[in-house]
Formats: sequence, structure tokens, C-alpha cells
Amino acid sequence: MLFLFKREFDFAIRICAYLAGLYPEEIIPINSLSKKLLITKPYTTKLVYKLKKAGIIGTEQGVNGGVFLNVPPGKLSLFDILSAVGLSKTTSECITEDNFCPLPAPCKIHSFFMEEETRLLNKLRKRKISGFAFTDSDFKKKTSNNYSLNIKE
Amino acid sequence: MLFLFKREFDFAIRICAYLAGLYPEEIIPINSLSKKLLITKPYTTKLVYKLKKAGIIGTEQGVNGGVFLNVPPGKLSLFDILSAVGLSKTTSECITEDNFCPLPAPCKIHSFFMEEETRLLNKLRKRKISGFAFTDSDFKKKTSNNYSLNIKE
DNA sequence: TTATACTATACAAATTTAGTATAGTATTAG
DNA sequence: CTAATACTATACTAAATTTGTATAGTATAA
Repeated sequence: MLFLFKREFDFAIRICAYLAGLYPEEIIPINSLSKKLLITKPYTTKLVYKLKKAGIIGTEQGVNGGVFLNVPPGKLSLFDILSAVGLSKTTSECITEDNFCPLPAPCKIHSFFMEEETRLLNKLRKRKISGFAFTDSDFKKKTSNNYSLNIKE
Repeated sequence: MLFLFKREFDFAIRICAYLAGLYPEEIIPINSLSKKLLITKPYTTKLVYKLKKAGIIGTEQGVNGGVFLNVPPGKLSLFDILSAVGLSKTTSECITEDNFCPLPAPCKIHSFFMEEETRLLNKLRKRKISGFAFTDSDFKKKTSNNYSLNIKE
């Protein structure tokens, strides 16, 4: 796994990037979404739940229900997505822990990493999901299964 | 804890930064080092072991032994230190795993994070420990205990 | 020769991440 | 109306990683 990166982040971005490709016409049931993106159904469900709570994803219940992006892809940043699944929990606790570092705060070591973190976070804020959107035509060939999509309305 | 960062990395850099402050005159026993830097002795030992294996730290055994930086601080990068304690293990496995991502490699999402990772690694390569060196005068006041240092030779 | 220090590896606890289960609510086609 | 399908919300388990400890040994020098 990437240094900066956990699986949950990757999956969350992947889901949003795919929904961005469908935006704003189509909705897709979680079931199909999970098969399509190679994420287990319970895991997909969990992420959809978090993303909906943050207002990023919208859902429709019922037989022909499904999920869809609730925000224009040009306005949805990677930062928004990662925050929704829990970025803040892993950020910057070290600075608030006193007695952790023997040097008077801010020490050069932690300052350096704080700066790098800030730079990365800003970059995540700038990058919008529209730049990562993909559609069915972008899939690997071997994933030949085609799940039907429901046209919204 | 910092987003980019684990405790082990922090400790390893801290040890090297302190040894850089002593360079090239003094050596310090692990015991004193561990008390001084607020790292448990077994953990300090473990890190010293790894850093020595990588050639970064030198040691002297015996009653007046201890450890010291084995490389001029201006030539020792953060990257060298983090590599010594195991940076490579956490890096970029995702790209080599096939079937992990449904999109043909390199997909935009992973490319983006790869770029960011590369940028960070390059920065770590550029930054030398000399820029982080500290000495006893930099400690917080409350850490009033002063452990005696052995003068080398 | 003994006290102190490093060497090398094995082990265990704690935390985080990843993934599953389940009981429930909502919607709509038929 | 009702049964099938889909989302809702939370609790739980398993795997992996990180963190920290233990221990038996080797080396050195006062």
C-alpha cells in the first residue's frame, strides 16, 4: 500500500470517481457498484454510509434505488472524500501531545513534517474528483461482465 | 500522530539529530541516550541496532562505550534514516498488486498518490540531519536531569 | 574478572485497519 | 397489499501493523 494511503481511502476515492463518471444522469445500486469496483459488498456499504453522512453521496431506496454523487464533481475535492471516511482522526495528534518530544515545541523535526502534511492536505483540497472520473469504457478488458445501470427517472 | 509518520520514524530521527549535535567529538551510552530522549531503553536499543546495521551509527563496546554518528551530519538525509528503520516495506506495494484496482494501470488515482509519494521521498532525500541537530541547551527546562557524557578518546 | 555496554533475535501487548453480520426501515412493482 | 429489493445503522470479529519487552549472549576496559 502506498506510504500515504490506506485501503479505505483508495476505495472511497474509487467509488466517488466512478459515480462522478455517471453524474448527473445515472444511479447504481450498491450491489452493482461493489461488483464493478471489486470492493466487497459490506465494505462498499460501510463506505457509502459514511459518504452519505457527509452529504457527498445521495441515495434512493426501493426496488429501483441506488446511489449517486450528490455534489458536482468539479466541486468535490479529494480532501472532502478522505475527511468523510476519517482523515482527521489520523492527523497531527503528535503536536498536541505534550511530553512526547523532549524539545520545546515546535521542534524542527515536527515542524518539518507538519509543513509537509499541510502541503499535502492543500493539494488534496485543490484536486477535484472530476479529474479522476472514469466510466465503463475505462475498465480492464478481462472484467468483461457488464452490469446494467438504471437510468434515473 | 502525524499523517505521514509513525513513532518509530520520529524516534529514529530524534536519535540521529541528537547524535548530530554531539558529532564528531562525543559518544553517549544507549542508557543515557534513552533517558535523555524519552525513549524506552529496549526501544532505543532496537533502533540503534537497525541504524548501526545501516552504517549510520557507530558503537564502542566496553565500560566507557556508547554510540555515535558514523556519517557527517551534512551527508545524512532523513531518507537514509527512515530507510534504515524500514521505509521501503510500506512503500508502493499497491502498484505491484495486480487485480487490486479495476482500472488499467496506471490509473489516475494511484498515479496521483505515487507522484505525491515521490515528491515527498525526494524531499526526504534532500533534507540532511544537520538541519535538525540539537544539543543539551535546546531541551525543555523541566527536563533538568543532566546525564554526563563521555568524551571520546 | 567483573561491571558495563552493545548484539541479535524472539516474543507479547496494544492499536489500527479491514472486513462481516444482522436486525431494521423505506420504496415500489406487480 | 405484499414481497422483493435496496438502503440504514450499528455491533462485532479477524487480520495486520505497530509498539514495546525480554533474554541470552558477546565485547571491552577499568
